[in-house]
Amino acid sequence: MIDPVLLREAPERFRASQAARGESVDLVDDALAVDLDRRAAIAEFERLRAEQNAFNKKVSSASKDEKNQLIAEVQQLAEKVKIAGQAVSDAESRFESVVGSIGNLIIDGVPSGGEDDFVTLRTFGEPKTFDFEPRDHVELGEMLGAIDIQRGTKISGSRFYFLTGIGARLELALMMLALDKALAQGFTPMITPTLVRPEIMAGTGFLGAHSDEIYYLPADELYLVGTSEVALAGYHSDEIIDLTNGPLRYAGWSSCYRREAGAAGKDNRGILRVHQFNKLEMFSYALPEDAEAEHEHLVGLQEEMLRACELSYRVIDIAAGDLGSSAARKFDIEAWVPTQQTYRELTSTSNCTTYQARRLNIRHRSESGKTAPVATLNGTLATTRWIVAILETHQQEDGSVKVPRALRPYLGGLELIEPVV
RNA sequence: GGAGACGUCGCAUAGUCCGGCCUAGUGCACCACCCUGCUAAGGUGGAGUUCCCGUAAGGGAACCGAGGGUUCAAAUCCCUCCGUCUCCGCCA
Repeated sequence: MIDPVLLREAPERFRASQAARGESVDLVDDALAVDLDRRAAIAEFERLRAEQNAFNKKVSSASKDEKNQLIAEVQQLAEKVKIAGQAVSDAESRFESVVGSIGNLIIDGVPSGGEDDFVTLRTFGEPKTFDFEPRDHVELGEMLGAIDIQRGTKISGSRFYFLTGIGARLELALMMLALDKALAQGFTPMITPTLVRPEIMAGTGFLGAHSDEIYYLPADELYLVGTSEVALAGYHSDEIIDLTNGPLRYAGWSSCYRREAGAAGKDNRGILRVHQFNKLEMFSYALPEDAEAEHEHLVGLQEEMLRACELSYRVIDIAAGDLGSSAARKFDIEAWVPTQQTYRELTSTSNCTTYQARRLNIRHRSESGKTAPVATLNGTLATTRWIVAILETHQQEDGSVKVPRALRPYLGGLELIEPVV
């Protein structure tokens, strides 16, 4: 939810933001109109209600004879109050639906446009080249006994897989490396629920345009999370938190579930795009004025992780039209995937400013003693998908894969993953 | 799965049977001031959240788990839902 007061004071900023996102600019004027309606309805209701309250005071202290007389008089007023109250809730739900559909105000500098209009901020390393024909991660995964896609689809259907043997260990090693990195930075480790209530899912902003991406269990009215961001954002919902000692930082580990509804036919091969995977996610609650610095901090930690895995990558500033409704700015880090001859997203970090917190009612107490919404930020620190880039990048001609140094301690010192057949 | 109890302004509680003196009382904690020679005790006052009007001072409305209903009037009566706890059964 955007800040309705700011909307009133500076609607042109929202028009510009909507335009950059390629979304409706007229929505801003609709929002201003429903806001006006809403406030008029509230004023009218409160005026009538105050009148009624005053009258009721008289009724309670009146004598019996007067009472009947007074009650007869006030009945009409009560009817008006009821109608006015209904008008208020109607106006409020219109307000919420219009204002709620306006995306977060983008941060200055975010490129306009859609998916292809990102700006590359920096690159690290050179795209890996080989003096032999490199194998893709599916082939390597089979040779190494690390990934079993056939049996994954046998038991669960397409986009499911087993990580087996060294593949399973590699994922755990990645998660542990990421967790240790987060721990060193003062993040609190969390293992989070993966099923959440509708209001939490809605509060994080995932039930908007992309709700068909999410698994839903109607029998229990619960949603399967696509990221532990959902649980971590909900963690402090309806709370007033203390940020005087700096941001609250959490590192959440969970399985993530995605329907990939709009991606039929895309990335069908391998484990690049799957229905279930594991992820270590960073989540920060920060003061709004600290949010941009925190965002840089998160992206910095992500870069450290990619470097630790000895991957080549680029950091991109996602264009406004490709941001989710909650994000005010988003940086993705894409690693070079040799057999695809392109960069593929391994991490994503979003600054949601106060948009998510306003929906989830997460506040802090400012110096003046007033409450105010906090800023929330999230970012990937490791996922199953990283295995794709690691296997492909560090493969050798015989199909063996060199283990990045930073991962070795988590694999009992293993330096080379060798084919099992 | 069965039975029962409960959900009140930070915490703890009163109020709910019998609707209006509840703009929700009290204790603790908190803040300011006063008193007192000392890390004690006492006194006075203040203090919640959200929203609306107003440049402001200020005024007004709503909030007793959530949402509906009855009524001139709901913390209080009725309905639905959510949550917590206890006991029993079953199963990891």
